[in-house]
Amino acid sequence: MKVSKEKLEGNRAALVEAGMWLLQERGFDGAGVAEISARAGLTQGAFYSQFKSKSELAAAACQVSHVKGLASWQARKGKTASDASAFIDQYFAPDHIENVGGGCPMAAYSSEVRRQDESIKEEFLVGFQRMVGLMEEALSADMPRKAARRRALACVSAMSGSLSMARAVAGQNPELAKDIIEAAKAELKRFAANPKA
Amino acid sequence: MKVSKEKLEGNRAALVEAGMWLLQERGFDGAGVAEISARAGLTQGAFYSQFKSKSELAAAACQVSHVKGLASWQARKGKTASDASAFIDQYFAPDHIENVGGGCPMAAYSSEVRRQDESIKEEFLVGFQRMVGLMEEALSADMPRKAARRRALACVSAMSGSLSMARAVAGQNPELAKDIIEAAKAELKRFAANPKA
DNA sequence: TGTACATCAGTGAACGCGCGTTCACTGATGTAC
DNA sequence: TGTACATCAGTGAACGCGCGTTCACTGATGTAC
Repeated sequence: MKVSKEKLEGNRAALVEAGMWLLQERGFDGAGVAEISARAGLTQGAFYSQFKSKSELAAAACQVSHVKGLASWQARKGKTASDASAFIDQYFAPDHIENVGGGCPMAAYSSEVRRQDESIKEEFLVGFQRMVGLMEEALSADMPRKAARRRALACVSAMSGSLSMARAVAGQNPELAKDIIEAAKAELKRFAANPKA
Repeated sequence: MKVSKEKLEGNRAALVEAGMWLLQERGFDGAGVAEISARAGLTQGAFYSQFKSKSELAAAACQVSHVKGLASWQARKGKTASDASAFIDQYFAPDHIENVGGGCPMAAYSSEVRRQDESIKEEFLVGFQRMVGLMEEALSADMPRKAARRRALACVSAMSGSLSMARAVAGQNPELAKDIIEAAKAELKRFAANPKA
């Protein structure tokens, strides 16, 4: 049956939220339309009255995930000094290894996004560039623009990659996963803070 | 029909080789048993007389991929000085962005291996640890053992992560992909060579 | 304000498709005599 | 060495299953009068 406009938007948001969580947790192929819809309290039919396809939802979910992740950093930036070290600390928050569904989409999708629809890759790219931009901004206090950009590209890739790798080995060797995160955090902070390096 | 023992082993190797390439290129879910078998010049039935399941092949393929990748470095090590900088250069070879099927399994599987069978995760882990070991060895000339291990963990994760990220954006923005690789290569080499950093 | 009705978000069953896996069968291999 | 036959790698069709997507239908919404 038809529902009110507010309910409609609420349902859409619930689908995007459920999709974000399940797709990041189980992968693009691992989470189905039925499961995503059920998690949002709806049926598959409702899903397709909101989105043309699963890919369309995935693109929306990828965007929302990026926005959510960066919003928490932007909020902090207003209050205190926004240095690269704080950015790195926030990224390597203690629960970020386990919290795949609610965490960084770059780390969740790193090896799979290549094979997805254009719209999904586009959202992924935009999110990556925003994050690089923020890191570049944080680094530009200590070095020239060009050096800051290069270092930002390397740092953001390294952050996402370290998190992916930690998660990849966490099932077999949780201690190693922690070591990876600690190593990446310490080494990246040291490197980011050192303009001469 | 029954085939000779040499043919049997050749067929098995062909299946592993085809599986390695297709699974890395298309993902664990994206490459099917039929396609892998066909690439090896066989049928699905032959596949299952060689492997108990698709996962068993995937584990074998992951192992072979790691061994192949590290063998080329081990070969070089015998001849010239094996420093971290050369290791990084070799990893970021010009064709490594495009050559997903024949490239590093860590970068190919980074975000998907979490969800695979134990045997696959085990092979992935062993390969990662071998690569960290080689990097640690290369770095240990310039710094204490503990520092070398920490830096090796961070560097190997960063290398794999940068390659993943470059591939992730290559479809939308090939120039950015190159920038990521160049940034990672330059920054990691600088960092690896600097014990004071 | 009250009423009649067109709209359309949501339901839930059904569809086709491709997947991993199974299985009855084939025929070259390689062993036992 | 030659022959009879048990073995078993490989064939290719079939199986069940879960997926993304479609569709006829429902009934609350919100508009037109």
